[in-house]
Amino acid sequence: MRGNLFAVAVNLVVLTVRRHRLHVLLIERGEQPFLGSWALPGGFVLPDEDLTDTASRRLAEETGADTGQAVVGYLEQLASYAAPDRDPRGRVLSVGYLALLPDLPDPTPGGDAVASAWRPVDEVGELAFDHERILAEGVERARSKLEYTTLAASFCSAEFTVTDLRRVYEAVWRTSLDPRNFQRKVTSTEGFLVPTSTLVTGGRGRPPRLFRRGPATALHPPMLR
Amino acid sequence: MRGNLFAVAVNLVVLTVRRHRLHVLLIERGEQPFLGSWALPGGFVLPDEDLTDTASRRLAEETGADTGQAVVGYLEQLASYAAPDRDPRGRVLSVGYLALLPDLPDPTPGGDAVASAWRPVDEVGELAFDHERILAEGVERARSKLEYTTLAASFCSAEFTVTDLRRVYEAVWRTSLDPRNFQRKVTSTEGFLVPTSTLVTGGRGRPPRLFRRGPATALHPPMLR
DNA sequence: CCAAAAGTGTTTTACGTACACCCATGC
DNA sequence: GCATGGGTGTACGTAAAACACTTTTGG
Repeated sequence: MRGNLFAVAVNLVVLTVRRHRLHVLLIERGEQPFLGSWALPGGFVLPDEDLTDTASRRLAEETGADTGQAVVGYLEQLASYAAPDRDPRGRVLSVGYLALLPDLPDPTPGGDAVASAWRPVDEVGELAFDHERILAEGVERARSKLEYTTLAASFCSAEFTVTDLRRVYEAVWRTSLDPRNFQRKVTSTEGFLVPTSTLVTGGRGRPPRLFRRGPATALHPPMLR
Repeated sequence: MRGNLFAVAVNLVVLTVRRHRLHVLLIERGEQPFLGSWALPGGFVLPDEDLTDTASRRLAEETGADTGQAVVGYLEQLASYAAPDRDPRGRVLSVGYLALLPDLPDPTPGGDAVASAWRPVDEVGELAFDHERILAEGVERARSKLEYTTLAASFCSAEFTVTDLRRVYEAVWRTSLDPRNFQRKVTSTEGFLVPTSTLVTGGRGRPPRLFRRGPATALHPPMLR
């Protein structure tokens, strides 16, 4: 078998919406190379793991979230990066993964990290390796997938209001959407939202209804930014 | 550095439209494993290559096409596959690539292949490794990208008629489109098609005009199947 | 002339946009 | 009552779908 050998790692673009802004989970590296730099969480693929196994394991280690048969949350592969000089230790291929999660408590670092934190995606500075590029592609993928899938609900907890969902779109797209047209659009899309009988009291104004995710995954016609 | 080591290969889903049908380039393997089976063309990533380098090199070896600064044709990464048992020789990660080319002459096999051929995608039987899955994802990616990009033109030679372009859509989507609405749609999308002054004579009926690709890459609003 | 294929115009219908309006709660 | 946010109704414009029609060639 020809060809030289690579170490294979997975790196995660873990996104959530906190306080109406899109945030990404970053870790502070506790090892060389890039000791002390911020980076995407990730890790090497173990001998009997498939790529998705590594990604879910590392995601669970960093956040406690279990996306195995996820009721909330979402995990998908992005792309692979293998420039010859991307890691000073030698040839490392990294497979990017995109994870969408509801707003969780502050993380407790796992793996080789000394610290980890949710950071607004538009305030992320320099990252280790080629992680800025992976992050950019992850954010772009999330933005476009909101248009034609029901993935925005992956950013919400199991029950949520239409306004919660609209805030997700507004945070990810950095736009504002007409609340009235948005309401009609999402409630009239078959299988997107399943109404519950619960109303949320305690806030100002008319109490909103809680919804759960429906079975639909695609959005025809798409939501427009 | 922890983690075990992988061989890294690239496999290509090379698509073209021949005789109004979508075809894929397959090779007949001349080595173990899967000796004699049909497979996607591909090869291992060499020591100083990035993934795209390997993909373009192997594509050129199999077809003669140069997608480096492609006037015609297109090349993009699909996804990576690394199930522990996907290759009996050991751990091999394969990065799938999608290539779209205009109709070319029959290929001359390169690499480890003993034969290669264009096969209609809906007549492809069993393939080596997990290549059926890679092919399916490549075809699906091509189908959806035709909706919201101008990539259909990558299946055409440098100059082509509106009908040539419509035949591409019809072959990839296996639908029929209204020629009149299609005409208006593509000619009115800014930057999709640049008219030339040449008319194609010799056929039956009114001679069609030749067009070149314009600078547009996205299609707003999208083409609908 | 007729057939065939390219290309234009017109009508209908669906849906996005904008915005007026009503509903149900806290204070 | 009044402010606030949830939710509904309605008019308008843009564009897709369907299809009649004109244009330009070959036989």
